[in-house]
Amino acid sequence: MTIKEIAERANVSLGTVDRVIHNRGKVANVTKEKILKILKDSDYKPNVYARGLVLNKSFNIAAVLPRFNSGEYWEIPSKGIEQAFKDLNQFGINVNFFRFDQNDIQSFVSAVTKLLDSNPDGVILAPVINFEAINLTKKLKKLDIPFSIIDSNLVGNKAISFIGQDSFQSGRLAAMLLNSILNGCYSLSIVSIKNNENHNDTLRKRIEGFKKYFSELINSSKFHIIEIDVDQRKENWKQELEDILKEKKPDGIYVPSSKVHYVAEILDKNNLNSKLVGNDLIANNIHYVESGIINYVIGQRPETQGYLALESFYKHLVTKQKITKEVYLPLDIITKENLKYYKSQIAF
Amino acid sequence: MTIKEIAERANVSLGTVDRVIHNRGKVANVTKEKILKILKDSDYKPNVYARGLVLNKSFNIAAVLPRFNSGEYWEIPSKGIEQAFKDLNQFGINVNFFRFDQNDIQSFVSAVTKLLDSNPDGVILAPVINFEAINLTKKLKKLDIPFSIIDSNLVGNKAISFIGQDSFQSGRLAAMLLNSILNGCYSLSIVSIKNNENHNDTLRKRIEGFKKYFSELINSSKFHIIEIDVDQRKENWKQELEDILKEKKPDGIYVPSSKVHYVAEILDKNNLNSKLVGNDLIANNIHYVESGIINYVIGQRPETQGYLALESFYKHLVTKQKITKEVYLPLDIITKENLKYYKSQIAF
DNA sequence: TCCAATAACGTGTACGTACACACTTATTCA
DNA sequence: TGAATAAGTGTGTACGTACACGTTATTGGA
Repeated sequence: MTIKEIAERANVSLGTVDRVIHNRGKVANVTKEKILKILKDSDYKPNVYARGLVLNKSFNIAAVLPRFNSGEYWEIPSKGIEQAFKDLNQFGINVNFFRFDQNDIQSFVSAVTKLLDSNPDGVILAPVINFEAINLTKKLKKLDIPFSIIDSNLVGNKAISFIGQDSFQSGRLAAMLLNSILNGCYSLSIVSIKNNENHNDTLRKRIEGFKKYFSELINSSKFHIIEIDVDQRKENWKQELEDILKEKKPDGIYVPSSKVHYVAEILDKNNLNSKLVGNDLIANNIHYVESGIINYVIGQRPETQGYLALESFYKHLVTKQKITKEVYLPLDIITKENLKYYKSQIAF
Repeated sequence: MTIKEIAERANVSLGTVDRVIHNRGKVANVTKEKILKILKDSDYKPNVYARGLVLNKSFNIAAVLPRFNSGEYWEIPSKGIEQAFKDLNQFGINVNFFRFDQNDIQSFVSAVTKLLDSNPDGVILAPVINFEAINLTKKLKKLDIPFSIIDSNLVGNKAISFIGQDSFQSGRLAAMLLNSILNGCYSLSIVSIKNNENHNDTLRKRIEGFKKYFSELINSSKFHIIEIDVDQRKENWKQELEDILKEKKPDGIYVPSSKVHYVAEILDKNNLNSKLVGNDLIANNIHYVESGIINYVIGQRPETQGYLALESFYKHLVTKQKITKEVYLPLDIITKENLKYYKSQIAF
């Protein structure tokens, strides 16, 4: 059913139908009602091709993500965005990346300046620097530029969509998995490897969830959890961590980040057999999952997160569909026996 | 860069460029080379909208899937196909379902007859009735109708794509998970609940994988695995199963299908505390995962399988992209603590 | 030498939509 | 009463592509 056919049925011209569809006024009420009825009855849906052809707009989406070295976590959401770009650029979606250093507020600020200068039609934001990210969302709101948030959420944001994970639950899940393989051993460590003073939001929530789980167990009093904080800016942080682990020999270790491979390396080297659970299937972790030194890795489909973030702009700007406001991706449990088919997945 | 611009650069008409692009001949070699060079240099890509508009084809895809009652496994791949249909019908993709009874070869044959009468442009096939499915693929091959296979693969098929899971590995994974929570208990049962005499392909491979895992363990000799086969066509199959489980009281139970909830029901009712692992997050299983009676469920994203199957025809017929020949979806481990975000997922 | 056949190339139209513009008729106000 | 304005409606063009068809130039055969 085309506009032309609608027009014929209603005995009016294309233009009149067009005005009704786009609510451009200048149509007699009787005619309007008649056309609306036909539109409804015939279940008219605009032809996407014709529509796309005549509109022929293209949209520039800016993505503000942390800079990364090859193999690091943030490479994966980037890949997802690029995959979505490949799929969607034929429909007029473009992407520009604005990278910043996770541990340098100033670099974020300057990325934001460049971003705003580029006058984008939409922004994908990873709010790892919480306070400045909130500032950016306020500016975008004023400029009426829609934005989408990935990874971790900002409270009270006005984003068109959030795509990420439930970090608290991720911690709980890690605790459950560790507990399931402890076999009645009770000394646990949480190892946080960081590049600055503070726990970021994600880290904090994961640790909270982890502790909460154990505090709720019937035999919770038996568990002894110590937190080990490591600062990567120190010259000899690796050695220090190694010394601590060799001394404490915890039965179970939780690393609430993708940096779990550093701990795996130490366990491997020193033949320590602590059970080990961490996050994210980055390249450096894969090997240790395969060999079983990392018992479980919890993934949150970072590639899919990136993909969906860009796709949400396609839906919002191009097809004008309603989009899901909040998408929490599943927390995937990855272990030796199901690793293979996670490795090869791109964004679904 | 449009055809028009290409034509201007080459000092020829649109028609000539068109003939070169579509290799329709009737172009002087010199001209052809010149245009090809410009095409390459300018990285010309046809405008999808204009292309779609003028072609304006629509394709009917037939989906041959088992009939199901609400809440049963095959409802989920169906949902995935329907979701994809919603997304893709605007691009000219239509779907017709042809259902059959899993346990009635004749119903499959008659579904196939109807299917062939409908003269589809593509077929999605769930080969649960192996032999007849192979027959169908041969017919389709002769008729030059492309087909895509979901769920479990057929050897030597000529499908444009297979989208499914690795059933053997699924069994291994189940074994690993069960072993991880057994705490030094060694009596195991595999419970197969069926509607006909034979194990189907999926069931058989899962059981194989399960046994293989335990046979490879260092302390494999300690494990005692018995297989319990239940025929749902018997009046009192539930009671019989209950009696067996009450008598044997296995430490761990593996149900290599979505029917694990029947076993969960029995364990719950009789306060048996066997560890329990099964497949698929169907509605009936969710409750028992939540309550912890089912310890782990292994999922293989059936909704995504359906979605991708239809999408593969969109890519193949409409956009003419190359499609991935074999997609093995990840084996998701689902348990109480990560259940929530799997429940709400639709196809990604 | 002329005509037919063929190679090479150009033109026109359709696809369905959006939007600018033109046109007709009715209404208002000086 | 005439002109200006507004309301309602129709027309034309553009978007980029595919494809049918028309046109011109060139060749070979009688």
